[in-house]
Amino acid sequence: MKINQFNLQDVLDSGQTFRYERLKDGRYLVLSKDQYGLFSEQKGEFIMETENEAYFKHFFDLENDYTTISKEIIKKHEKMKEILKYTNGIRLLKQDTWEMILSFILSSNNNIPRIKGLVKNICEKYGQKIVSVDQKDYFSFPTPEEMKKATLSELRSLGVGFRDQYIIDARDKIRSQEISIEDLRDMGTQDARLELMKIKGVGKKVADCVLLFGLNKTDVFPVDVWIERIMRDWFVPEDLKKNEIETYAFKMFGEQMGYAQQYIFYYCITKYREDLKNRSSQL
DNA sequence: GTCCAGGCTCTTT
DNA sequence: AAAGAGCATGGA
Repeated sequence: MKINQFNLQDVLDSGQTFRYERLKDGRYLVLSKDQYGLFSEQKGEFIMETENEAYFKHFFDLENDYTTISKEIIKKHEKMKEILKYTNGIRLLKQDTWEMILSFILSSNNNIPRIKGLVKNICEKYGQKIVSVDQKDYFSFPTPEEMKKATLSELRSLGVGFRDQYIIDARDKIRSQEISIEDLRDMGTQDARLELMKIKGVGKKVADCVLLFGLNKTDVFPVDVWIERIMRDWFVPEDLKKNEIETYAFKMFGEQMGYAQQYIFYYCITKYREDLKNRSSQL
């Protein structure tokens, strides 16, 4: 199918999803929850090979019109024109709430390649085998129920470090229905945020990522180290307090600030990755 | 060896 | 309310 403003590799590399792999033939294996598919782009066509096309249409947010969204965002600030040149093809992925809670607990004080590795370890340990590609097995993201026997030391052995207790707490609060994922969907952004922050290891930033990528709430603006730096450099007064950046962003971008944030974030890490490549090629 | 990563918690002013 | 130390782990 033909899709405007969509770039598979950019979306996948944009730091909101962690379970994908580029295969030798150039296709991408993407897993979400207990679903999977093979995806590729050829001559501007997006090719989906999956038993659950509806799921991944939703996952990739294909029904949404990004030409309008990006056009509106570009109007809000001069710098966004430059940023969109590099990030035009990304989207806000609509992912599983529980998977986002755990993935972003793992994200704290961590980097993207390592988050991917940890998520994979957890899936291999507690998930179900759902497909085999190129002689390699791939697993579902485990439900809280499937993780009921997980222990602190077991999680440690998977490399999660100090986040072990956070994972246990998240599992327990979901499993006991102390926090109901179904209820989160119906709540307003702020209520859902406070609810998520009851989980140990979930502060504002992690909660906002769950809201954005796992609950389809776009009126959030997660501020991590990358966003904080570029915001001070380009968008806000340099001495603005960190917790004021979101307010400032809301004044700039309004309810769409979640999209803007993701564009800005991907621009940052794209530039960073280019720097690394240039540096290594100079040796 | 040092610094850093899609931060958070706990303690101290 | 605000600021700082400490935190597991692995890559640069």
